[in-house]
Amino acid sequence: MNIPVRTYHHGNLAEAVLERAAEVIDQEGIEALSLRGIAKDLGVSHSAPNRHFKNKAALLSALATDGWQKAASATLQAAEATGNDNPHVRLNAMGRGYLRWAMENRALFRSIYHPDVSRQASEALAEAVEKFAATVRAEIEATQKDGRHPEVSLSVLTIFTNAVPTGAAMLLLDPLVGEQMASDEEIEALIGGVINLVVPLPETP
Amino acid sequence: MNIPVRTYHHGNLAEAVLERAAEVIDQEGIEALSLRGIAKDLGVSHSAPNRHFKNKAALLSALATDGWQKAASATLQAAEATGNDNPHVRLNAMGRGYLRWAMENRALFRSIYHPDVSRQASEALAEAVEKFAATVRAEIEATQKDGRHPEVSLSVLTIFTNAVPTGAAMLLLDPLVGEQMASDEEIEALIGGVINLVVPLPETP
DNA sequence: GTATAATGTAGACGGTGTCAACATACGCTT
DNA sequence: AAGCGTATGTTGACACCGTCTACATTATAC
Repeated sequence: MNIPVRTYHHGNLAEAVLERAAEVIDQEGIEALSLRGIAKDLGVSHSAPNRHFKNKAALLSALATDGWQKAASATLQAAEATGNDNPHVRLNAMGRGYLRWAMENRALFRSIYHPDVSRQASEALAEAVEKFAATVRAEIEATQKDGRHPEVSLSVLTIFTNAVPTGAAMLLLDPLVGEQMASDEEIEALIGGVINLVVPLPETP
Repeated sequence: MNIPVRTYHHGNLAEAVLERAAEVIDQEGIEALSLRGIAKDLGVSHSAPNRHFKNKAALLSALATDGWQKAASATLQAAEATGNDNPHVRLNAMGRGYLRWAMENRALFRSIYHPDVSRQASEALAEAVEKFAATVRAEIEATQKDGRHPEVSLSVLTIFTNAVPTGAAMLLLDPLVGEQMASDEEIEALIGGVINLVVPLPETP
């Protein structure tokens, strides 16, 4: 058995830092995030994290990149899971999947929309955002071709469609603004109801 | 003439701090906000702001309270400006008004949804949020009674309706996610198009 | 006018981000 | 297998920050 209790090299510090950062954000908020604190929690010296993240903004940026990738993956997977190729059905599932993901990964959701992250805008981050956006955009276009709101421009439809899950996640995650959290079933019903208003499901005969 | 170049007492430090804080957030982001920095900018000693804001969180909270009040005012005013008492017309105007306000007051919009603000939740803040929420809620209820989406629960309709301007503001203000900013007219058209999808205007015969 | 509160100042403390200099371990070439 | 360059981690230092305490100045109430 290999028990690496203490070695000079941590072995996987970069990932450990990201993971711990997400925990801290979830539990104590993004303001409480500190490189030194993470280092202490992981039992490494105070500036060890700097070897992997040039500065704090880079850490946030990496977290956001990770978040966008996982959001894209969760969203796409939700579409595939329908086993359906009707764009309305797929986009509806994507909305639910994204919103569900946001609620289950608060720290990552927060970091992808943290105002100081966009300022940093690394190459990898921009790529992750674009990949997510392209996936959703394609499906939105397909629904419009399938008869959804043909009277508006695609950019209006895109903003509208993206705004709903994003805004709903903001509201639901904000303890001040959001309704008091109910049971999982009620939340799921709420999500379903809201998404159905943006992307109505076709009649199933 | 009264030229108060330098007096021991600033005279209106609390407001000056709030104002400068909003500027800093707009220009350098919320992470760059520092009480000492503001003090320096205003030419007072480093801990003068602490007389008016117990700590940094309290400053953020005050900023958010201010933001909610102004948002409520802008939203309500947009409804009144229609000179109409049809709830659809009023709610539609409120959505536009709120969204326009958010885009013209980025710092305040950021602060009202800053994740660490909700954590602080002062009395005044909670009251400001509730006042805003009540105003919007009343109008949403009225639209539902007027025939808007009678098939869904009020809470679903409320989340949906609030999510759109909130999410749209997030997307439009995020340089990474949002479309490239166009002319004012195009933005106004975008806003109008999006809001019309949430709160359709009644046919005007 | 004077007591008292409100407001501003000066100094100190621990915490934080970040840099530079140094230490250790890994991996590749030979 | 040896050695060396490099990735990774450590230590120390510096400036900045939030916040507390003690003190100074001004405004306000009586």
